[in-house]
Amino acid sequence: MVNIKDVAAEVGVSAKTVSRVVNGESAVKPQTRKRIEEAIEKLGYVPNQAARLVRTNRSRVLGILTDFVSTTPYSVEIIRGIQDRIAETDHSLLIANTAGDPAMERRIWQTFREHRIDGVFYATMYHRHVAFDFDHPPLPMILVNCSSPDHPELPSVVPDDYEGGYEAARYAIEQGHRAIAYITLNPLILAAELRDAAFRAALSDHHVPPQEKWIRPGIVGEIGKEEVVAFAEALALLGGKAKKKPTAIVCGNDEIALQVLCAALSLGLRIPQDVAIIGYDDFHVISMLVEPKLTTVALPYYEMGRRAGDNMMAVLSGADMISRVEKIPCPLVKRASA
Amino acid sequence: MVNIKDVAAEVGVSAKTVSRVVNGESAVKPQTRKRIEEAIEKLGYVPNQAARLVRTNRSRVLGILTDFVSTTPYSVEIIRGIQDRIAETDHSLLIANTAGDPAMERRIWQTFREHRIDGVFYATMYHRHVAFDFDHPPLPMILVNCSSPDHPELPSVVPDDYEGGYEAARYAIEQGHRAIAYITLNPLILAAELRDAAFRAALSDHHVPPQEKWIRPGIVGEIGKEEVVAFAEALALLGGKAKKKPTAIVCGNDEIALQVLCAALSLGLRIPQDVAIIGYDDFHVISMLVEPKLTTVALPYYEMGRRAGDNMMAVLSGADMISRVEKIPCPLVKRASA
DNA sequence: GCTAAAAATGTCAACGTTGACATTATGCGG
DNA sequence: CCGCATAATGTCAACGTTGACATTTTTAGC
Repeated sequence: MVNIKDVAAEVGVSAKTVSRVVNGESAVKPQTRKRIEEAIEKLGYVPNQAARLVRTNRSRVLGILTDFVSTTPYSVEIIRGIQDRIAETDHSLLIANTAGDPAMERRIWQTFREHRIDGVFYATMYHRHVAFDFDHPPLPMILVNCSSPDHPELPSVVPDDYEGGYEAARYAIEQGHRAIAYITLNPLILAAELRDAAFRAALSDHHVPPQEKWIRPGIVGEIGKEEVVAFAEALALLGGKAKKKPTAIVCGNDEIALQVLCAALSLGLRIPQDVAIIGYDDFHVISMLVEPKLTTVALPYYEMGRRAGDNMMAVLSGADMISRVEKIPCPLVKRASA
Repeated sequence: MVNIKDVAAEVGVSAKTVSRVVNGESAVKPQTRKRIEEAIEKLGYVPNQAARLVRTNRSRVLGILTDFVSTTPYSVEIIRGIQDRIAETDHSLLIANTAGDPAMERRIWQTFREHRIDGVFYATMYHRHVAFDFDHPPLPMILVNCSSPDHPELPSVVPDDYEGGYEAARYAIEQGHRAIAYITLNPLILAAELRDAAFRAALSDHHVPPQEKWIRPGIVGEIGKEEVVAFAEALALLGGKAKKKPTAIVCGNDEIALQVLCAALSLGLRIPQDVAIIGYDDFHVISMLVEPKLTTVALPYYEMGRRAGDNMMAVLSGADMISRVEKIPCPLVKRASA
């Protein structure tokens, strides 16, 4: 493999000068620079990052440590966002998946340290709280889609689930609905808590009496092996014998909305005339594919990834972050289902 | 950061001996080994991969180069498979996304070479043919979910779409259907071609007269910005004025099946009594969530990833692969929709 | 055309590790 | 307890790059 000395020899110049060109330092005569660039091209020289790292102790590699993210449909957008932002810099990315396994997580930290990673993005599938083994993170770290109550000093980027949940309910009310049901996410997740509270607050703020029996669980079971039971709930809500039935159903996420939609359709109900459906996440595979298309609150995963990238760059360049939780807004996307 | 010499000094032994312990070489007295291991633990020594690489020129890092995979719901399973297989070895993984951009692809190859990657998995979102700039790949390479007609020497792992497509049609026939429609994938994709041909072959083999007007496109438009139009097609097929209507619809993939299901349901049809629906991919977000749950052909993405990992290990250990395209079977998953 | 400052380039050691080879300790048969 | 094979450990240079510093070349001002 051709190295920096080969290039230097080809041009008749010292290795250091080639190094300067490769690293874009200024003190090189344009003419020399040109000849070196040509030689690099001609010989197919590719700088050896490892050698550089040995010398400088800065790897220019960032890690992404996720629980299930990169193996989960929608939240991969977080990774896309990080990737796109990092592509603008001279860093590259090492992505690793714990699959929720602590042993795996330790192994990954080890790998990260072996490679002298410059910083780590810690991203989760669901918006939730996380805890860590260490007292102080071994590397600069940005939390994405999660926050750590024990480590308030860690910068984190999260969706504003409360605002989004509020907006969903508000929109239903604005459309004239007064009989609004809510099928919740798995209550174990922070996102569920926030959206839930927001739903109740919105109803209360707009003087719509909440109906406890219309607030039903749509997903149950431990994280990683949850089950979606919204279909049965929706069937009961919309097809039961109760005199008064909801005219709108706000859903904890789009997966729930999909089941609710199946239930409504199979009962012969028209959407949104007979029953309006509002989702959450704007998970395109569902929201853009069902008919009618889903009105839903978009989770700004891509944007969150980008912001996390911004924060990482800030941290690495030594800017002392006013460490804080940054909330990214979740805009309501109006389509046909409500 | 503590290095190998610090450990050596702590134990009162040479750096080389510590190196031997770290690399699991045999010629070390158990007692010495133990003392060194304790010192490593005590000092928190983490070997510097970069320094090792500079010396050995073997990075123990593999790259995954994808078009849209890691940003696409189902095919992430390929990555999971590769990850799980590689986790069993002493390698780590660098994942990069081209997003279909050739400039990005070049940039990534550059990064891979800078890091002296040992090998590359080239994975695509759809099963398709790929072409490369180079005459000879710069690194050991395994194709996943794609094959390259120009480079028959590259080992590749692909799903057996033909067999899966055949199976789907055969199952419909076996269930007694004779009026079977087929809503196709984007014909630009190899998978579409294979499933398509298999559908026709299955009908022909079982003496079911094919109806050209019942073979309709479900997805149109360029790759990366395709549009799913299956809803309208299904509506026409199932709700039109034609006397004879299909009793079963085989779909090019689960996204199409989702739209077909919405169409059937909104026409008041019962599934599978009035119309049976068969998908393809077993994309859980759809197949397990719709009601009735989808009968579909599973795409063995996870398994493909693992097999690709096996192949990579074989190639790296110098086994001269009888270079070939390895087809992984696509089993039919029977659920409620057909 | 001389000088001083600035620009361009060069020299050399060091980063942390491991291969090749050298040396020293240990065990064993007699 | 000697000699020899084998096991255990050590020495040292080299991998490709860049930081600190040194030297040479160019430029600008007069």
